[in-house]
Amino acid sequence: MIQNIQIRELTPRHLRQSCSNCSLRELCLPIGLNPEEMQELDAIITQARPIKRGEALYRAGEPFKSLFAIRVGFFKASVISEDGREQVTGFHMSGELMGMDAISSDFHTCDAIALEDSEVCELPFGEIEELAGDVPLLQRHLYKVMSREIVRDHGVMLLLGNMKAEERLAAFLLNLSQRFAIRGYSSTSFHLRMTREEIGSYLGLKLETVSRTLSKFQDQGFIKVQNRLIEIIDGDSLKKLLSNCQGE
Amino acid sequence: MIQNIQIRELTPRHLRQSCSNCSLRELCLPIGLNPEEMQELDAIITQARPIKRGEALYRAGEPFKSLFAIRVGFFKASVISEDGREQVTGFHMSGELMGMDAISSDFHTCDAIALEDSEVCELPFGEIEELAGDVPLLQRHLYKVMSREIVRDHGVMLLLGNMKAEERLAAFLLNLSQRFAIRGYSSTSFHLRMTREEIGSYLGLKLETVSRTLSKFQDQGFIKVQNRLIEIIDGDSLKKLLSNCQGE
DNA sequence: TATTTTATCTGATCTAGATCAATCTTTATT
DNA sequence: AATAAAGATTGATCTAGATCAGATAAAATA
Repeated sequence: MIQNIQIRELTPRHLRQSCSNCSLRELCLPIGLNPEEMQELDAIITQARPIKRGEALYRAGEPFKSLFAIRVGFFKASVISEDGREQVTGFHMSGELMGMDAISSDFHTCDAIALEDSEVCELPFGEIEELAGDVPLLQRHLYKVMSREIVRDHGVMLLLGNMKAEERLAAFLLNLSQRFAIRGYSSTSFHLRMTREEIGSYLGLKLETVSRTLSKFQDQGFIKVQNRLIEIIDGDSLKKLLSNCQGE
Repeated sequence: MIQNIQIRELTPRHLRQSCSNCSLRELCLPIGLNPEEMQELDAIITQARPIKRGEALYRAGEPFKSLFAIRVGFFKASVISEDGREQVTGFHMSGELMGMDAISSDFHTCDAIALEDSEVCELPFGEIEELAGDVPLLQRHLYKVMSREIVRDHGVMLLLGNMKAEERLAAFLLNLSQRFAIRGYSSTSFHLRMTREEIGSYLGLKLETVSRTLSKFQDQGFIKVQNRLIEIIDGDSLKKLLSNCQGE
């Protein structure tokens, strides 16, 4: 299903809910490591770092040192073209890993901006890499996470290249809904952390089109919009919009 | 520069031109391994496999076993949505690695179709992964290659989300040009392996728009088009089109 | 070589979404 | 609380690119 393409899977909650301190274990790399390996991992990870809303976790051009696991919060990632146009490449929430684009060149290639007060764990890549050499499960997990990012990106390409405004918005809302659900939040009522303009940038639309389309969905009884609060009234109709997007 | 965003770097030619048989060494992973490591790598890689034009190297849904290094030839990668719409996610040429999207789920998520008679080396991922655990340089290289794919995808998102038809075509032509140049082919005269429709799918345009825009470039004296043969007459003007794409 | 089939080009028209513009609402700041 | 700034909505208009349609041209096949 189209709306699944960009979804990141997470480990079931029961596997990570018991941990209270920041660690890879409970977040992005919750794999079957033995206690000893776990300890090595924990030793690498620095204490959770708070990022205030509006602050940058990193910016394009900065030297790459670490990946970041989002402990709590919400980020946007975006590339800025030389002429100043912003393309939001993704929205990221708790349990997700950011910064993988920087591995290739040792410099960050996008900005990561907190859209709400957040906390991240810093994972020094050199050390993670070294440990991964000794811990096959960790190594494999890193490959999987990167691969998942590639798959997600392909889903966005499909969206940008083939879908029309309503389909894009429907896919976007359903994707957010699912990701909130996975994290134990309501899938039918949630707060958008980003502006209409940022949604538009992500979806390849202008903010006016985003606004109009949300209003239209509301008029059709699919959702209820109160500024940034979204209530999904009729998710099936949204899903139908997606499967209806016949190209033939 | 926008047109560089999707470019894959390759190792300088002198590092790989001496090898005649198919190997990672000369292709996608030309890193400073010692002779012993080299041998282990070679042992893993199966003999070059020919893929005829039009044939699939793999298809979405097939179980994942190996990555593929393109030895010679040209491929398109595409995802097909349930309703049958194709989105070309990339064109790949010699020296590039395909199939990384499949690591995340152990199934291929896109089709890889040869656009000319090609040859690939199969890299059984399980074995590569195992060797990577013992050979840090190989491990690091795999991370880098995957990261580069993510960066490339972000470039395509920028193109699809922000650029207009002329800019997209200019970026596309310049990107091909550079990639041919890196491989020792002419950067100013090359044969398109794909149809106008496939170009359109990649760039988020209809084939008619691709055709019209190529004609327009020809009228402006930027390029010469003879069916699939492209001659770049005035590359600077194409580049200017890209830097001119002011969004403010 | 003749004959399909497939790909490309070009023109005419249409439309989804952009752009321009004004108002309204929420949030931040004093 | 008052004011300023930022974000969101809604309407009117415009346009880049889609769609429809027909004409060529190239490539595949008989």
